[in-house]
Parts: sequence; C-alpha cells; structure tokens
Amino acid sequence: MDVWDELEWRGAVAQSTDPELPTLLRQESLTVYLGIDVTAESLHVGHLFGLMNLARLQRAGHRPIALLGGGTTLIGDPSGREEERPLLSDDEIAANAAAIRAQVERFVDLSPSRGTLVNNADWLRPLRLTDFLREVGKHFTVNVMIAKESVRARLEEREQGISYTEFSYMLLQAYDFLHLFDEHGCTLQIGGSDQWGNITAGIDLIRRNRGGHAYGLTFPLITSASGRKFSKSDPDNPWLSPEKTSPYRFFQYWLNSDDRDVGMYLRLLTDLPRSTIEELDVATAEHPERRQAQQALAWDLTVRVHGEAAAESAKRASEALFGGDPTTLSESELLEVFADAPSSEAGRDGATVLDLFAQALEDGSKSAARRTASQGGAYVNSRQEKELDRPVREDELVAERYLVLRKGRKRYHLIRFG
RNA sequence: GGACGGGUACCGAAGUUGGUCAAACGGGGCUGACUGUAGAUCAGCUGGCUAUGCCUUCGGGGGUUCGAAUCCUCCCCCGUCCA
Repeated sequence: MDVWDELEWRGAVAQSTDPELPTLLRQESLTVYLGIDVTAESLHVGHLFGLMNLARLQRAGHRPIALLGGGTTLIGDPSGREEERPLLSDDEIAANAAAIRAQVERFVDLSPSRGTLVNNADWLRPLRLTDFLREVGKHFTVNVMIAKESVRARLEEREQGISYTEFSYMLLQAYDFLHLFDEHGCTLQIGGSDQWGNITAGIDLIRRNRGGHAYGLTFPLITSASGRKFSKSDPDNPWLSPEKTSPYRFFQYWLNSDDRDVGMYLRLLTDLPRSTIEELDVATAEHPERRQAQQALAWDLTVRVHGEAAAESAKRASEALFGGDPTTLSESELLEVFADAPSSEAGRDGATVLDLFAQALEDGSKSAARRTASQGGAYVNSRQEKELDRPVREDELVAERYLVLRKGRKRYHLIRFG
C-alpha cells in the first residue's frame, strides 16, 4: 500500500488541489512542508495529526520541512478564529520556537539528510514592507482575498471584524510557500482543512511569480463525538510537554476516549496497521467495557510523545489507581504509582484536609473543595468525607507519611508529608 | 474626526420604569445515581471567604442616591455607517 492509499483509508485526506497529486506522491520524491504555530511553549494534541501526516510522507520517501511560524505568529492566523488574536512578543515567540523543535523531532527525523526545520521569522522579519507589497501583494486582488472563507467569516460577523494585520496573514503564509519553493524546492504544503485558503494562496503566488507548479493537501479537522473541538485552539486539550501535562494525565486522556471516537483516533493519530485497528474495532463493538482500543491508543501515543519508560509508569499508575484501593499499597508501590500521577509535598504544620484538598484538586479554591465534599465527591484515603475542615491526623497517614486524596471518581492526588 | 449600536460571570445571552441581583436562561464544566475510569439519562452544584453571615463582581474612573448592572459624567475598547 502506498502513502496515498494509506492516507485515504485512515481518513486523513480532506482535499487535494490537484488530481495528479496521488500519482506524484507515488512516483516522485517531493519536499513537503507543514506549518506549526508557536503560540505556546509546547505543542498539544491538536498538533499531533499534522505531525503524523508529515511523518507518514517522510517515511514514504518525501522530504519534510517543519516550519515554525515564528514570524507569522507575530501576526496571528484568522483561520478558524472568531476573534482577533492577542499579539505575542518577540521573546515569547523565540522561546516557544526553541521548545517546540524538540517535540517535533519525536515525530519527524530532522537529521540534515532527511528533513529540515525552519523558522519563518528568519525571512519574514527582515522583509521590507515595500518589497513585500511589490513582490507579493501585487499578485493578489482584495476581491479574491475577501472571498476566502477565513476572511469572509470575519467580515460577515457583525460582532467581530478583522484587522488589517490578520487580513495580511494569508499573504505571509503564501510568501512562506514561495520562499520554501525557492530555497528548498518545496512543492507541497499540507495542513488542516482550515488552511485551505492560505495554501491555495501560496500555490497561486508560486505560479504567478515563478511559473512553478505547487500542490496542497489538507486533512480533516477532528471533531469528537461529543462535539468537542479537537482543535489547536482549545485550551483544555493536553499538551505534549510533560511539564504542562504529565504522562499520566496524557495517558488518561486517551484512555478515556469515547467509544465512538477511538477508532478514528487510532486511524488518524497512530501508525498501527489496518488489520490491528480493525481488530480493535471489533473488540470495541463486542466488549466495549474492556476498552482494548482505548488502551492501545493511549499506549501508542504516550510512548511516542513521552517514551516507553514514561508510558510504562503511566500505565502502571492507571492500573493501580483504577484497579484497586491505592491505600493498601506498600510505600514503594505507592511511590511508584504516584511517580507519574499527580502528587505534592506538605509539611506537618497542621494544615487542614480542606487546605490540602483545595490545593491539590480544586485549583486552590476552598469554596470549591467544600462544595465537592458536600456533594459527596471528596475522598480521603478512599473514604468519602463530607466535612473536610479538620486537621490531618497522624494515625490516618498511609505508611506514616502519605495521604491519598481523590475528587470524584477519577482524579487522584498524593500528599507526601515531610 | 462624526453618527449610531454595543461592552454582564468560562462561553452565549437576559436584565437598563434604581432596591426582592452574586445577577434569569442555554451551553460548557464539576459532583452524585446508573455504568465500562464510557455514552445516554436523571438530580444537584458552578465569584470568594475566617460561612446560616460577610466581602468583591456586571469594560475603567468619578458622581447622584439611604441604596446602581440599572441614572449622570469622563475615559478605554468593539462593531456598523459616514468623513
């Protein structure tokens, strides 16, 4: 099976700019680029799909370019956005770009002979406005620009307009494509379907300015069955960096995938072979409660993002926490389980259970902690407690120094006393 | 620069004859029952706290008033149209 067929059965193709593209991908080696915004210091799950597709193309013999949007992030992409973006500072963006490079390398081989990582700040920042307007701006009519979906949506919204800055975004992205075409012979850009307008703008520019033929390929935006946007702009999605989202949480996130979504996720976000995925589909249909598909998904993605050791410990922690009563574990087992599950230190200074609970599981809000407790959602060492406003007793500590807190059915936190 | 409309809690959106407003309703989120660490459904909760009361909120400042999200004023921001 070739790349195109693989992308197709996985459901990874939304639109292609040219019917010839499948043939091209089969017969030639193209240089392909994927743009990645650097609005934060880490990628998150919304970026996974694009990176996987770039990696798939690389394995099929194409040369990948990961383009960090250090320059375009200065501007803000209006696509898929209802609101004007806040502008980030130079320093923030530079720091973000550095952190993200390492994450990209977990997916794509960026060794010099195999792939490239570039930052468009390198060529966008020195750009002179007048040069840009002459070379790039001249080739676009505003008529076409305002017809693009990303812009039209904003123009038609009575509530929110679009600034000239964001309006210019597609020109910059088009210029990126032109630049990569010139410098790296890049002829294919891939991206989410919300990037369609920006991608075609680049293709047009390459044709008009260089007489060159470039291509675009978009993949569908993932939407979960519960209607949740699986997008890059959803702040609730887990991050790829272990500092921002622990491997345990990351693992749990996927383990909790809806039955209706898990097959799609396996196809889009893992490289598991078709036969395996189809077996997992059957497993989900026949024994959904075993969640074999979710297990496979969580395992595969956690290994890829955090490595096998972290995945192993996230998995063990999950099994221990949800398989039995963690307060019956020995100290070493407890430590091992919580090595990757949320935990924190506390002094034996007479802090109340309420304080600890609020700090650990309620973002520091004691009101929220009281509320949870009164609703029966607070557990101390696996015992439900309605009233948390009491000091911690020495004799209730597990192994003489631990307290296992739990909120609701699944959120655990270990407190370790010094 | 001008005219008009608008800025309400995580989001959307009521409320603008001043008090009964910590602020309707919907979404989202959280908790409980059910369950498979699901989904669907049902119920409760959803500003903070030294908690049957107190404090801070309705773009920001100032003011009127016993009392303002609601009235006045100045400023900031957004949108539409005009210049």
